[in-house]
Amino acid sequence: MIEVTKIIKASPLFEGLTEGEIENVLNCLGAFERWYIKDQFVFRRGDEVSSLGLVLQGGVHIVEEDYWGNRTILSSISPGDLFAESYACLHGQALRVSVLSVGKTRALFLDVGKVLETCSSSCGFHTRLIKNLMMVLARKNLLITEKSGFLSKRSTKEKLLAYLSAEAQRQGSTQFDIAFNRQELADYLAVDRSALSRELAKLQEEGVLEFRKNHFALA
Amino acid sequence: MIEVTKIIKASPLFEGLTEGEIENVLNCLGAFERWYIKDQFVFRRGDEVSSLGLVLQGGVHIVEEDYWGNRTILSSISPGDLFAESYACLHGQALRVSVLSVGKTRALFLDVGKVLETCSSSCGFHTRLIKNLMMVLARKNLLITEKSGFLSKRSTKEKLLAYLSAEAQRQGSTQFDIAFNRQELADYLAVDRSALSRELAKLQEEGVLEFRKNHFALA
DNA sequence: ACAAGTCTGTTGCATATACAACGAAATAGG
DNA sequence: CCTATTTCGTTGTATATGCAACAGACTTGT
Repeated sequence: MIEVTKIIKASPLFEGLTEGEIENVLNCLGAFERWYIKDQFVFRRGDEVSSLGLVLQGGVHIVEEDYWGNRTILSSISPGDLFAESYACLHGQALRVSVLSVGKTRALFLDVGKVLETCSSSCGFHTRLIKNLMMVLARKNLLITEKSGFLSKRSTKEKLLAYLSAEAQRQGSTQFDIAFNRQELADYLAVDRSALSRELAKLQEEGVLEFRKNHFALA
Repeated sequence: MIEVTKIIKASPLFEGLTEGEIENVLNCLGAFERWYIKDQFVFRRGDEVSSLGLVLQGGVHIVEEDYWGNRTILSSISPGDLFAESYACLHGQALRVSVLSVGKTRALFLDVGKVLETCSSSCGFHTRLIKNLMMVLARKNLLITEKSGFLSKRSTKEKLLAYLSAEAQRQGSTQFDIAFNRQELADYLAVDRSALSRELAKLQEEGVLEFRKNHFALA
């Protein structure tokens, strides 16, 4: 129980709100919890949702199913993370993905319409909640846009350099550590791990950069 | 003049608002216009912005500059489109891109902080404005996420099928038209145009799909 | 300290892809 | 109707990339 409260408090959605205010919001806006067993659908493609989800325990996968039935896991949502928030903001927009529980999962749901429209009681923390939601969407937007920029590069080399360049700029130094291991980086950039390693070796040989494990230095 | 009003009214940000309400909002929230000559910086990388932009006339390019100084045009913003809205929602987040006017350009700026915080006067259309902004962010989010899913496929063939599958699902039929011509589709999927044509021909030969110009049919 | 497991770099190879070049078909403009 | 221009498909070629397999470095657990 206590750890769940921690998770909720730590969520960017409730940043800046006291525990009491959060409880207030949850009651006032009719938030509700649900439990799911392993491999149960939380949402199905085609559903129209009005609530965003917050994973409290367990986890869910966002899965895509194409015309021929091939399933792909788009992302993995852990406790504290939100899901379906974009769809919840778009009234009447049918889900183009499904949400599937990974193990035994507990999730909290919050009606976005109520978040936006209950302005009459307009408590300060309600405004804060709206701002937080907006920031969550904006942040996610920047992250995906950035990634999309990397993926749009034609070659592994270019993808890699774009990523490293952005990381250097983000960390404000030509020397920096990255959060990914090789396989994760390869997955993130949608390339083969060995091809990635090969490019790294080449770039080092060319003197464009130096690296040792997760530490990089751009020349 | 009149056409500018049209553009503002047609913007998703002001959807559902009457012309009078829009004028009200613009005054109340201290919106302001700016003119730019060709190739002038509207925003520079590193800037911290609090206003989103709406192009009224002309156009701007969102450009990225990497560590080595290579410039890439990330997107082209036409009259009626918003720019910098994600950054404006994230207080204190420095721009990682620059915004450059293409020709003589007129833009409208709206302080997002004021949009979110001026809840005291809480007019109905103010709530509507917030909801619209949220929907703009959410919609953009879904679009980029979808594109990112296509780009993450390893081969041209997979990218193409993922795109076509999504298009079929969106249009609710195995037969559909697409909005891109070949070069545009190739750019969107970040592949070579001729390689794209080659894959299309192969897929047609394999009987997976049929196409004629922009009309496609999945088998 | 040892063993088991994981992560990383390397290499060979078959294949996919970018690139360039060209002609046919479609489209636009006069 | 003719011409100029754009769009599209096709092909040859050099190169990049995915894939598989392996060895050494590093980590983890006991």
